[in-house]
Amino acid sequence: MLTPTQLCKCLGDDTRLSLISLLHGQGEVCVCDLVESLQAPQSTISRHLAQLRQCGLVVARRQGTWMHYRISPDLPGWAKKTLTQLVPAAREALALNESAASCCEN
Amino acid sequence: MLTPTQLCKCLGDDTRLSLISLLHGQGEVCVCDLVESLQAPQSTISRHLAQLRQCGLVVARRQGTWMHYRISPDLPGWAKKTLTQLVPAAREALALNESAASCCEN
DNA sequence: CTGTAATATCCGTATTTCCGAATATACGAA
DNA sequence: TTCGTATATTCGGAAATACGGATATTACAG
Repeated sequence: MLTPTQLCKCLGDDTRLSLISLLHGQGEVCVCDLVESLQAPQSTISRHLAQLRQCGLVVARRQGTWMHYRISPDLPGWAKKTLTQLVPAAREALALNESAASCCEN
Repeated sequence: MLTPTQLCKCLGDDTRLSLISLLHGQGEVCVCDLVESLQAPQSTISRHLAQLRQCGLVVARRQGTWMHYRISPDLPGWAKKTLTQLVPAAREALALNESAASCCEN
């Protein structure tokens, strides 16, 4: 089960906080979009996504060869509220442009 | 200036999250109380407090040989709100008993 | 100045974390 | 089956972090 310390540890890294910020309030996003948005090696993104999934922060859905990630709908209330407070500030600090066109429209 | 990533990194450790949780909503607390509450070596507590101070999360006031710490009153709004959401859950997860008697009443 | 209490810092070590290239896997198309 | 695309995992090494005993600092009392 997700603890506050675990949540903070997950968010205490620029790459992971960026991923969460990109996913927050966006429904599903596929990995290729995340890789493009963050301009980071694919293995780095995938590794961080696995870590977020491990903690239960995000869930994945496979569709053919694509994987679609989204914030877990089962987060405890305190975690959802924490994200709500944190994400807007993170978007600004990390200069995340609002999600552009998706690579896999569908 | 405090970034969201920095805040999360600070809170992503049991000792530091406990310290912040003990301080939150409590006004000032002196180091000896924190050491006693957390049952950890003094050097460990002091080191983590220094780190929290470094990030601007807490401020210290010297009174004789005692140091009194409190949550910084100058935190940005998003940080204050984040703590408000996080601390109650942290208190429970870390089993922090409500502050007992202080070693330095005054 | 000397001693003592409270706190901070130093130091060596152990553990964790992060990285990206390389490789492996899963899937669909031909 | 074979190929190509999307994603995941492995691997070795570098960097950051955490630890606690020992020592240093600060302040006050005598």
